[in-house]
Amino acid sequence: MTHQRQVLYEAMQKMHGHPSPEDVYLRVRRRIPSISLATVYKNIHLFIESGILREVSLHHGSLRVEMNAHAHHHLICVVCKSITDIDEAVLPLAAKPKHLPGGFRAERYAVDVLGRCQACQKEESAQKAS
Amino acid sequence: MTHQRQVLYEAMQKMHGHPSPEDVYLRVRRRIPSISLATVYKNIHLFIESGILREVSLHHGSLRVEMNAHAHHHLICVVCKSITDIDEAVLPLAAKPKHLPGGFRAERYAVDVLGRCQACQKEESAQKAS
DNA sequence: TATTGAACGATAATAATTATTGTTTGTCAA
DNA sequence: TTGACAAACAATAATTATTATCGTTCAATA
Ligand SMILES: [Mn+2]
Ligand SMILES: [Mn+2]
Ligand SMILES: [Zn+2]
Ligand SMILES: [Zn+2]
Repeated sequence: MTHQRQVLYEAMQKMHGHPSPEDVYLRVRRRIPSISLATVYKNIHLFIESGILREVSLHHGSLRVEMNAHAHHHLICVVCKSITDIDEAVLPLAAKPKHLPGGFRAERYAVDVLGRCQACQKEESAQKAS
Repeated sequence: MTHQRQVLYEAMQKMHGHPSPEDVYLRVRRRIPSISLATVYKNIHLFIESGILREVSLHHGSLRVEMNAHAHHHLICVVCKSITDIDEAVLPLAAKPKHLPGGFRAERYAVDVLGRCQACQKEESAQKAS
């Protein structure tokens, strides 16, 4: 736990919502003006990997187009980032209100199941054995 | 409907899963070797805006860190891309199975409600009136 | 047939992120 | 104490994904 890491953590604890690395950088520079953006990225990743923080959505690097027209949800592997379709009937929502708090009007409900695909589970148990 | 747009559309109809613009580019080059990647991007956006296709995830822009430790879901405005937290209790899932088809092991369930925030609804109704 | 505007291809520019490199700093053992 | 060592750092180059610019093509139409 270095000084930069400590100050980064404390600064982030005071932030709300869903800040970007740039947001965090701008804020922590008030405490450590010499800090590098690369250090911010490295430590955010470290916090995420260690489970202290989580990212809002697993972004797959590039835009992905949905080619499955049926109503479905997604199984997303947090290790290999693979995206698998799963029928909507398997994961029913208790309700799908059209009107939500704050005047938000719902048009579509998407469920992401985050976890580990079979291949990555096997990979990990094989590594643990060695 | 230009030739490139037509061929792009037909090529994409034959694709499955969640292709990236690069995937689409590589495939459509077999039909039109001179096509530009920029044309692929422009037409994919056109298809998405017109509602013919949809993108898998709206927030693939930059990494966002989740600072709300409570169990909650998200309201995502498709117009301004704002992300608002909503308590998990408001959107209960009928079940959260740990084991899913294909040997996938679920660790967390995230519900994204896609729609329009109040501000963007007002913006749009004001535009329609003018 | 001449005009013209949308779309195109090439490519420059931008934004987000990651990799590289040389330097600093704390830890530990001679 | 001092010197070796490794982790982390700042600076910055490089990479990746995407968008903007610009000169050109081409089909519809005046
Ligand atoms: Mn899908
Ligand atoms: Mn949130
Ligand atoms: Zn996996
Ligand atoms: Zn909005």
